[in-house]
Amino acid sequence: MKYSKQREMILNCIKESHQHLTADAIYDTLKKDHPNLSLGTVYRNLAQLADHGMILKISIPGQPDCFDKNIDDHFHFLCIDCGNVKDVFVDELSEIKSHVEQQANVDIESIDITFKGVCTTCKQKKVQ
Amino acid sequence: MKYSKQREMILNCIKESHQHLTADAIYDTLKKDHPNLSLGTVYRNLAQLADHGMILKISIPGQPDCFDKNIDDHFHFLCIDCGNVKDVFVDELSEIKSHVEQQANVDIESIDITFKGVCTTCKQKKVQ
DNA sequence: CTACCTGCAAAAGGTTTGCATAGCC
DNA sequence: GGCTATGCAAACCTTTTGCAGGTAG
Repeated sequence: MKYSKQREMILNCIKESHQHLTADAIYDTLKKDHPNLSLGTVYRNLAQLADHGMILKISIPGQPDCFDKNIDDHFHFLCIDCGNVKDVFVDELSEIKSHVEQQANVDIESIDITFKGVCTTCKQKKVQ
Repeated sequence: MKYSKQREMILNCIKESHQHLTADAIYDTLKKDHPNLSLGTVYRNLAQLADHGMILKISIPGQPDCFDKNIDDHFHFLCIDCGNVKDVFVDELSEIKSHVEQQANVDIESIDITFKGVCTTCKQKKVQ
């Protein structure tokens, strides 16, 4: 991967954020200081960074893809009320993986899990 | 839900198939005998049928949504070589659910899991 | 009769791509 | 110098929507 200023900017943007950013959010953020940046470039670089394992691409049904600086095995919880996304960890992961591999006779390379429901904050609002 | 011929056709199409069908596949199939059918109608009815729990909407990242007659809790394995999708079952589901609910202090209403890897057939091809 | 449904076509939204130019090594 | 990356805009693909007319109950 040849160096490019744009890719560096994009990677930094993700690393500095405490959220999961969409391509569009990254574009909007960087566009302020770099008006020539193009959305196509953002997409191309995000794909490359994800391919090289430097960031994680997160696909949640019904939402635009977003990107995560945390590349460890983890999954996401989407609140169906407020739309917030929270990281979650699944202890049983290796068991699940080997069970499914045996059951279906396949080799698993990756697992995506999306939980949907009501988050802490929205739970409290409903009680009130 | 008011009866409609189109909705009946669409539901039958899914029930008679042994695959996961996309809106477009259903449209193409039915279009042969019903040239006036419109793709918008297919989408509207699929959404309704899924809302009423009569079919299951399956979202696999990078693929168009497809629909499943099997509405039981089950998940999907996508072969990254041939693109085939296989149903899989996860025994540890209730454990995972309660662990994550405690860990993140949320109420989980649904879980989507997509496994990606290499299927039986493609595994064999690689050995040869 | 009225509410819901349809077909058609246009629009929306996110993402990819072709092309000519610019930049890294 | 050559190969890769960029900006721009157009294209793409899936899905949704507005509208005027049709159909079930």
